[in-house]
Amino acid sequence: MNSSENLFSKFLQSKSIFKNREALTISFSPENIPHREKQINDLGRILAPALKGGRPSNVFLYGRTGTGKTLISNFVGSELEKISENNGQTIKVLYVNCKMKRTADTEYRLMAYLSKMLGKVVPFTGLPTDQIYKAFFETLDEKKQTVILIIDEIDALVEKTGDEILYNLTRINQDLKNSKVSLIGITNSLGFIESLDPRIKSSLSEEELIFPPYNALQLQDILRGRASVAFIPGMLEPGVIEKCAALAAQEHGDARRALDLLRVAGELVERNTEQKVTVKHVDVAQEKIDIDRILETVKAQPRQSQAVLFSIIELAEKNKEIQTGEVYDNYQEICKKHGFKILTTRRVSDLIAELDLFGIINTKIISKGRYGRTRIISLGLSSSIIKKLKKLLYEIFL
DNA sequence: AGTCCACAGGAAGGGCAGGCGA
DNA sequence: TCGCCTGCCCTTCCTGTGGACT
Repeated sequence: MNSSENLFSKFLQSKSIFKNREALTISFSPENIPHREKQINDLGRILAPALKGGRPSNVFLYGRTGTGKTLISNFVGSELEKISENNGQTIKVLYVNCKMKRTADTEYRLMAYLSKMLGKVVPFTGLPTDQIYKAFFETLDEKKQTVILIIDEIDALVEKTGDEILYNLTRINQDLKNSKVSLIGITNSLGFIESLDPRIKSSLSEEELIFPPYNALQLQDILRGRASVAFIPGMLEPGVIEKCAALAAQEHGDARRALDLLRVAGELVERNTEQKVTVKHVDVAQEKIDIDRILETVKAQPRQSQAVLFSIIELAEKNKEIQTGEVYDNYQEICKKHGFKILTTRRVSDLIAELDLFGIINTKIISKGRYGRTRIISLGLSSSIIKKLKKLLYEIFL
């Protein structure tokens, strides 16, 4: 037996514990969606007028991450499309997530993306904004149809580009002769709708649906349903599903988190060529998910942001509470050492705020009276994550 | 009561890259 | 190739501020 066979033989001999790993990812569409019957029925009732050629009301969906908003709007949307085919109506459902980087995170990109989904190719950049609107409107109005536009993470879009785009979209029907458009806005920010211009608010939220967090028992049901598709029977030890559900329930009842935990736990078992998923694997999975998320975020940062974080980590080794000024001084040293351009304090201040937003650092603005106002910065991560983070940054900067 | 520190963070705009159409 | 448009990163300039110190 040669070495490469040796390398993989253990893996090949071991049987996979998964039947269909996909069932534990968010892109999977399960056959039934437990504990969301009310939301499905409500949304169906709201969108039903489209089947008789009417324009459904605009709807707003609220709820925290992993409460099924996206899943259900896509589910109801595709059911509607299916039925409309038999019914002689043309209904088109367009889904767009505004957090998709470089796809729909600006006004221009959103319109370009939507046009593309309707079959009209427009350049990614270069056209004036009013032309891209025109292109979208014209494509939309080419034939008689009802278009349901699902805008996911709508708060991210407004935060970045302002609410003018929503104003334009809510008035879109005034300019259309043939087609009708209704909007489904999805957000996990409960205060979002209140922050909108009243005119937009009233037309955007003609109807509202609330998605409460799942409790631990409901999460168990969801996990059992998915696990029966995902795993070969008998691969989960008792208590595994309960543990995943309990951990996810602590994090505001996030079904996505619960599924991730179960999937990663399964992957750990498979990688170690062990037999069964145990409660212990869930604990390891929990930590692994956190570490991976942080490391991926840091890796994806531009060099300047990494330099700022490196500065913070170096200082955090010496003292617990760090101020913006200290971070900047140390950052300058790092830049000199590596030949980077030194950014202004203003810019670095924004980079620090960004790192805070990502959850990599914790900041708090305090006043030290005579000695000024500043951010107090600390690393709010577990020691094992900090260790890996240090390793990653030392590889880059030493 | 007033001062003043060390920043926070808003507004405006410069410069560049990517990508058009002419 | 040129002029034009947009997004992005960044600078410049500026106003705002909580509370220790005088």
